[in-house]
Amino acid sequence: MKYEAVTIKDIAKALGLSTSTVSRALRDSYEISPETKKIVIEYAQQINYRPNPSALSLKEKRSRSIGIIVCEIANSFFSQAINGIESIAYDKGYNVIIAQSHESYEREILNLQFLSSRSIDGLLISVSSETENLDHLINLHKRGFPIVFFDRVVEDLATHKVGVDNYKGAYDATTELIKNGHQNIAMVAGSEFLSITKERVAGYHQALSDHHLPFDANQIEYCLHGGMIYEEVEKALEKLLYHNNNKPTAVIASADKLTTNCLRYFKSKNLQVPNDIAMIGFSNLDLTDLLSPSLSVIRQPAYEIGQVAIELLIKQIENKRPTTEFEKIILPPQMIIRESSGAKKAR
Amino acid sequence: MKYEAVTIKDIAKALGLSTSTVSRALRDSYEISPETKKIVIEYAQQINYRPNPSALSLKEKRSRSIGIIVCEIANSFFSQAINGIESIAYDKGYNVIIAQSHESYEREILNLQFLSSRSIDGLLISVSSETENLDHLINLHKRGFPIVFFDRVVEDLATHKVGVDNYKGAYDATTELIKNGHQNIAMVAGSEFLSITKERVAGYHQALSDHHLPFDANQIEYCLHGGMIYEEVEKALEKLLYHNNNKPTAVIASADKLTTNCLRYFKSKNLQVPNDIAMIGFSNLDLTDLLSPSLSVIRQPAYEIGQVAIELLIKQIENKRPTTEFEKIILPPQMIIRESSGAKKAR
DNA sequence: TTTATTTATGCAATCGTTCCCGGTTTTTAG
DNA sequence: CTAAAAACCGGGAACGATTGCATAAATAAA
Repeated sequence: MKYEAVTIKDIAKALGLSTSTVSRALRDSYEISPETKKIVIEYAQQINYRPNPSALSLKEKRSRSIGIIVCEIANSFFSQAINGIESIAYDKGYNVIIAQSHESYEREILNLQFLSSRSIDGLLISVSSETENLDHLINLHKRGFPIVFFDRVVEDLATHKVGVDNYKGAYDATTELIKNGHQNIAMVAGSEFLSITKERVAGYHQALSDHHLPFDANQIEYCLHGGMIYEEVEKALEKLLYHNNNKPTAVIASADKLTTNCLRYFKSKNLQVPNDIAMIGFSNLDLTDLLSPSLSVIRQPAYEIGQVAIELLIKQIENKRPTTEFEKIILPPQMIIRESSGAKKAR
Repeated sequence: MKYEAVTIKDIAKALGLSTSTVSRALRDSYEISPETKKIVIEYAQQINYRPNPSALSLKEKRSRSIGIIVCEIANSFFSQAINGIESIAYDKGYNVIIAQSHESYEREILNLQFLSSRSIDGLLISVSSETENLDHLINLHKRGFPIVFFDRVVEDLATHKVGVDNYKGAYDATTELIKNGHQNIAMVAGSEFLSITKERVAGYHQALSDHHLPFDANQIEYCLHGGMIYEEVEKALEKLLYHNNNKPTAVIASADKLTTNCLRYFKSKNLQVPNDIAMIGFSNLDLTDLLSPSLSVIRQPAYEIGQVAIELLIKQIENKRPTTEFEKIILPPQMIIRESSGAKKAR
């Protein structure tokens, strides 16, 4: 059970030196003679010495670990983003501690407490879809704690933000459906609290308007849990398709889980895509090409978003002076047209 | 930038007490009077005191964090397993540090070094598909470091192991295909190094034999990277379908990524499932029902596997005496029959 | 030869927390 | 009324590593 690690003292004792000498030798200090260094370094290697990170953290007041809070790691977008984060973090000697909010505001706060009590050096967060009140984040931020938002950014906090051009994604999707002859396009949107939802709705709105189509608020249904719960999506689609004066012929699903649950609903109702109902969804799943019909999607550069976000965070953490200028980086989404959007010549 | 946390000293100074008294009051020691306790606890709450985990780790020689190494978190099985791990770990006050091997032996070793240098209290690992040599794990294990294997367990190490009945999963899948009239069933298997591959092959083998069908080694193709690389799967299927005396009419894919890449290949070759080729795959994707044809799968209880594994690990960590008796827990897989396996009456 | 300078090393404080060991005061027992 | 026992609290060492300061030895300059 006891797993005794070797310490700098052990080396010192074994070599008849003081701990300070050993420490300095290992850090390659100019104060130590080359011979001593060589002896120390070789011995340390031999017995596989690793500095105790807790001791270092205590001394340096930094833990070289950062926290990530996302709603679900079992979500393609987030698992890809985390991949991006990890790729950079590990290179720079940071480890990541991941927590999931499961789209719950309460759990987000719990996670935040847990992480901040674990002495992390910074936080990467994509807020839960229930998150409206930001006090928990504002508190940390005010005390100078480095926070970077990614994907689901919040506007009223001056920090680094990394996301995708949601407006353009929705605009492109809507335009594509219009080009394919659809006049009544509905949107199954995520939580109203999220800025990404607002932006996507705005892009959808603008595309309609640019093509002289009327905007009907009844054509939008918001899902507070972002599609996590099937029944929520079911209810939204029921309302759009069967309790609506002008029944849509196409649907835009504005998030990963919404997209799959829309498909699930259509399948259960025996609705043929794209003939009965066309659709484009925001999705980062890597098997949307295997669905039949294959799914037209708006894909986000998740991996890159993660990379950019962690780079900004580490930059801020390692900055000597407090950061005053914050960046907001918007990456372009990618539209992949396949069969579900009902283009004339389907591949 | 500087994020100054409040310490026990601050409380002591503010209240005119010694640090020992404050510490004891917070830990509810019998040596402290109820009044003093009340004052200290209330003040601590008020200024939101949290013990410094690095200091605690240093003192207690434990960090209350555990490491997880998996090949990919963007794999449904593993993200679900991690969910299960997290659910228990956070409850018990542990945090998890996740690392990905991306099916590379080299990266697995790197991750292990990284994690073990971060003073984790224990390790949960599902080895990479390239891992044949186990020295890196044996070394840790010999020094009494708690390790629990899940899913991809290795036999020659006496530790706790949690997995699924792979033999039964493959046996059931093969039997189902045989019952549907298939006589030539091929298997696209994962890495030969992995015990789970061996077990799945054995189950397949036994099912054939129990139904008096010949076993042909040419009907099995191994994929070292476990389906991570499409070309590998493509090559395997080419060989099975076009360079084979008896062309199979059905295929069993023995891992998540293999399953999706098989489908991708069939689609590219315009092969109809299940008419041209039937299939059952091991998969934990939650949208296999949406594929057309809907996919028959062997599903593993990933969440439960994660939960059981972390419970065993924490038990071992918190055990006063060295653990000598190790458990091997095998959970049952679930077979979900849908259209792709070509049952007579498809739903 | 003496003094100044460089070189190489050790001592001890520090980070935040716990806990052993004392020490005082109050209470209880005899 | 004294002795013993609680009850309550503080001092200080320890955990592992870093680092400013002191110090010793060796070298260089005068």
